[in-house]
Amino acid sequence: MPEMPEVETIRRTLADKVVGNKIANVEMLLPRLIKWPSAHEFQALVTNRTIKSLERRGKYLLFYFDSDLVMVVHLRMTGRIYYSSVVEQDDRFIRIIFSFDNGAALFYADSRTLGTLYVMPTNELWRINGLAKLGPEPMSPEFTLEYFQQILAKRKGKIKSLLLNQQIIGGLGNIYVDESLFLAGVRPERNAASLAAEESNRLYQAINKVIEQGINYGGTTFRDYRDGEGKRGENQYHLNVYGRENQPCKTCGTLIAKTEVGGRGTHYCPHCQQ
DNA sequence: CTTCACGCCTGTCAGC
DNA sequence: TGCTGACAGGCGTGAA
Repeated sequence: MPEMPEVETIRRTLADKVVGNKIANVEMLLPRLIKWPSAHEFQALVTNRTIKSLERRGKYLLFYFDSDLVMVVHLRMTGRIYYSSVVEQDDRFIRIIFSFDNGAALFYADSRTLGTLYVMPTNELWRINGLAKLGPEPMSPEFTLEYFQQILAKRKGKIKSLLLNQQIIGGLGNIYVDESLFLAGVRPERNAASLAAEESNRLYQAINKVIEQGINYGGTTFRDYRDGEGKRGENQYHLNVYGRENQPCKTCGTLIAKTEVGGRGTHYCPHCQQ
């Protein structure tokens, strides 16, 4: 579900609400979402912890607690996490409830139940493979044009699949990849190494641009995504190709096409993208 | 090491 | 109205 702009929006809207709060009780309605340690140990470790800060890496949310503990949450496809001062929620997908000692609560909800949660000492984050091997994020100092072009030159696979690889770039997902390729004028099924320098340069700029725009609009809400206060994003009103199958391209009027690339639904303009 | 197909889960929606 | 199949913001695994 959420990509980097959505997770960053959740972080920003949630941080002020939860930092400083103490978790008095954890209600585990679906214990199998806990991937480390056991659900029982998770509950014991999290109970009575105070949230010191809320950080993000790629699509991971990191709740730093006292006692040098950190809780990591990955929302996968349909996970949501939100704060409310109202304990009773009209939400049949709530799976875990973190109740604070001030009467408010943090709700983890997830219809497809693919999300994952962990808690561990801060020096054991290496246990989460996907987090430990995460590549540089868009808009970060580590994500340079030189890095991007060197990676592309070495790769045989399709450019879309490369962009979705979190070990290469941390944070892109299906929506923002399709949007980036549109802005760059590059077909998703092109081989990464086939991109000319001008094309990879445009793609690099496009990635940073779509991610920044996604954050500025508070994320993209197609179905499940909500921010840390349960509100929808606005970026769905500003997309060029994703979800616009058979609608005219905003640049040239050609109908947007939908195909499958690397097992993912893929949207592009047959005229603007070559 | 890279690349790719598939499984994980469940809800929703289009088509019959 | 009711059923069936396709599809969905992601990623880990195992095979080639």
